[in-house]
Amino acid sequence: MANRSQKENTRERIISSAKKLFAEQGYQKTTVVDISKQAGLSEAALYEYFQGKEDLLLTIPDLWVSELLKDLDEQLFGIKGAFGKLRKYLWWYMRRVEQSPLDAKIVYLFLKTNANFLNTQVYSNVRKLYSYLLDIFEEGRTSGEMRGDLNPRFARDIFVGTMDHIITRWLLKDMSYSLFENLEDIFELMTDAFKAHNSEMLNNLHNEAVGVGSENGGDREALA
Amino acid sequence: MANRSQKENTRERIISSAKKLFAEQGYQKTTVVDISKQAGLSEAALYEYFQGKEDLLLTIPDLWVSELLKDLDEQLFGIKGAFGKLRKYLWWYMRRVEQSPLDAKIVYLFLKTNANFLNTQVYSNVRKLYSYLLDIFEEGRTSGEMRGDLNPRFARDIFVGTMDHIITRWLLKDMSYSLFENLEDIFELMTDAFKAHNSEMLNNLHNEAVGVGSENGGDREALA
DNA sequence: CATAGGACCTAATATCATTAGGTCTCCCGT
DNA sequence: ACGGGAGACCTAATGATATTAGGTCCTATG
Repeated sequence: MANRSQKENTRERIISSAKKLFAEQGYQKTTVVDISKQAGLSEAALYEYFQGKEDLLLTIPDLWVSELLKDLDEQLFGIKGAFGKLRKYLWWYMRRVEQSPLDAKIVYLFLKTNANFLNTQVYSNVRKLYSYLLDIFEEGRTSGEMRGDLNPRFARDIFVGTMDHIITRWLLKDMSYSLFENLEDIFELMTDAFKAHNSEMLNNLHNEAVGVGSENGGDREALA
Repeated sequence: MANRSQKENTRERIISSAKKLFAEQGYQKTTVVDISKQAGLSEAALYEYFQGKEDLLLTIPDLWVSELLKDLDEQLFGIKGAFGKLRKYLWWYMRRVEQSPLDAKIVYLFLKTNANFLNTQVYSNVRKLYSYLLDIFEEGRTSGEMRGDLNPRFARDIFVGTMDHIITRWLLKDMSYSLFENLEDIFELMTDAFKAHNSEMLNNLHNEAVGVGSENGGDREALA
């Protein structure tokens, strides 16, 4: 009993030490000695808990992403409309990243470089995390909120790409500002592409209206 | 003379060996012995050319990105319209990536994890590469091709994010398909968000039109 | 033809990751 | 109460690999 929780405790001490050091100095520059010192034990003891440094690198994000995945269902539960869900998804994820910047840093900066990444549990969980988005876009398309010709995969690529880009920059800049700065505006801009109205609706209105919009003085031919 | 070019030659042999091995096995798993063997010399000789393994990691993408930067001006020269330039930018970049997958792999997968990345020449060149986009969006906005309220930075985030996401997936999947698959559709979808017409134009038309579009059966309230 | 410099080599050295082979403590059955 | 055994931890190898020291050899030049 006491043993069990003692052992659990040590394990967690190792994890949080490793997390801190990996995020601070990078995976390569962090030595196993560093980690064990920080956790208050010897190198050898660490090997009782983990197979090695790489195992540690893979375990940390695994825990985090599993937890995210568990939370996601609940977070989206009861939210109405595809755009509502999409917005909640983004805000939720950004907040989780802000709350666990060390985990996020490891996932975004160190994990992808690992040759085994594609075979890890983490990867498969990240895919699940993203596949929720496909459902949301599908829902939006069939409900008519989003364009009828929307391809959920392409929409997901844009959404995830933008999100990851914002997060990666934030991590590289040492988390020196809030992830939510401008998020509203970027969300609005991006989701505009998904909305049902543009050409379809314009076609339904009179075509002659095209070109008279106050902001549209430019040469449209260039688009062709 | 012969010396000079001999030396140049050796340097390039080292670079291309390192590139190949880094991309194949990853940075960590590649040893200096591997690289020098592949290049046909001893480890020690390699240190005549590079300060070490990390220097090599940073040199390789530096060369590539500098070259890209030099090329970009020329590629965009003479292209009319912001959307025209945007499209050319994307197609050009994707092709360069497809042509130099090893360089791309190193930039996208291994570079960001390096603690010094932010202080490297590569980083500053990548920024320059991306800052072209700001100009393009600015041009689009003022010319009226793009929405009047378009924030060039946000548009860039979406554009770069999407592009990088597509490339990263392609690299992780071992470049097993063409980067140009679906590129047209994704480009169309994404740039739709930037186009000048939506709300501005709809507002100019009659507001009562909203909701009667054939594809809009869904509940719009959820958007609020 | 002697020699200086450059390109390269072999053989250290230093820094880790990982493992071998203990010690110490606490708990359990007798 | 006590012997032993299991678990948690330790010190001290071992092995791999980045980096450096200190040459050798070849070539070009006076």
